[in-house]
Amino acid sequence: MTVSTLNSAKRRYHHGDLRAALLAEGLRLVESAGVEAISLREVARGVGVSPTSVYRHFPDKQALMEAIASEALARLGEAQAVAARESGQAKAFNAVGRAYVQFALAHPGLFRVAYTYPGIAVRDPTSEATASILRDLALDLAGGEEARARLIGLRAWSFVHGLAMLMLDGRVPADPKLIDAAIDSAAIDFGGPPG
Amino acid sequence: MTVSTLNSAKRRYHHGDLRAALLAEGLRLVESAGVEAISLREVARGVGVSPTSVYRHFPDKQALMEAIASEALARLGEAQAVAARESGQAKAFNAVGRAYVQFALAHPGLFRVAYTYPGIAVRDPTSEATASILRDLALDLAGGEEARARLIGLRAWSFVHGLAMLMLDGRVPADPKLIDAAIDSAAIDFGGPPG
DNA sequence: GTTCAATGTTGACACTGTCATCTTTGCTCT
DNA sequence: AGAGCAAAGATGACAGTGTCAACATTGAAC
Repeated sequence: MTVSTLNSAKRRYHHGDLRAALLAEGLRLVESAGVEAISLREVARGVGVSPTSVYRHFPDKQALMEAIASEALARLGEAQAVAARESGQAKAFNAVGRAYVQFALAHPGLFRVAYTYPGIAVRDPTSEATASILRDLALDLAGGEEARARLIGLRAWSFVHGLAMLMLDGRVPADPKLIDAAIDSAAIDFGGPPG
Repeated sequence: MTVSTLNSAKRRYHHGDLRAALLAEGLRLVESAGVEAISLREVARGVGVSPTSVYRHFPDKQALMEAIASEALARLGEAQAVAARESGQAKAFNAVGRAYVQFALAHPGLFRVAYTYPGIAVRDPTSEATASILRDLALDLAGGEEARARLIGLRAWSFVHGLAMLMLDGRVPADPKLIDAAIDSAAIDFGGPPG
């Protein structure tokens, strides 16, 4: 632990925590320039390291992207958890859905890398936040009936996911009022009929 | 119009209808190998033509992909139109939604190039088939009230689009029964309350 | 203090999208 | 029929990419 270890991370042959640095730079690039504009070499460049050094921490580019996607999903989950916490129990379902769409529009790069990057299917437990949050809330609406809760959760997730996608892809105007209108008008449906 | 023009399209310097051939090969590749595995050079290779000849018919790769996406959307629209025609008037709404998801699962490449290829936002009128079909059907359910019909259409489109995406991306099992269950249980909601 | 495995670097390869330049072709006008 | 021309295709090159094998440097364990 020399002095240089403490006051400056520059010019060391060994980076210290290159994996974390690559991930941070990757997230930064994805957020600022978008998923399609990202290259393994540019991520390395941003950290000030040779392109192939990435391979000491990720087997290939896909793995790096999956790590980025995993973090993106964690952040989305966090945003939803906050929304659920801040809203009343009764309106939590809507709030979580709204948070989902709003996150997608506020962080298109993150949302895209998490959901539409080719060949990415994250299995990280924490990444299932959306599914589990919605399912838990749905359990309330379904009166504890597991099967119905799953279906309600799926319908809600599909709905907000589709809405987010269509807006991101310019198929539907990304109007905040439209989000509210769509979600609020659908809300009455989420519970569904007692049958 | 020599003999070779009629019996064989090979070995001619001028292809005749290269644009159409490139499009066909592109669609074939997208369908068989997926969107991410496609390159301008391979499309040209498949047609037996030099890579740069593509630029005589499309300004760049993006334009070629957009043309492919446009055709993919047309086919999706056709599948939905068929579904609408074949089902009773009352069940048309569900049938169209089901056709949408089924098309996505049956032709993942086509669906993906149409909806999640980076930077593609098709403006072709015929490509709005989904939106217009759903809107027209919704007009019935909404009793002719334009604004409400738009909202119902948007909700339905978002729902099936999200469901298709989540299944394509492996977030939700691509189970046909699950599709039916989700769509059928949601159907009663599509109409919404009279208010 | 040596040894060694972990971590970074260099140089190369095949591949990509795209450009400037050149060649071939079919059509039009006389 | 022949000349001229513009459309359509080919060549060669360039920078950029992901990835590999081989090499260099380091911190830490013994």
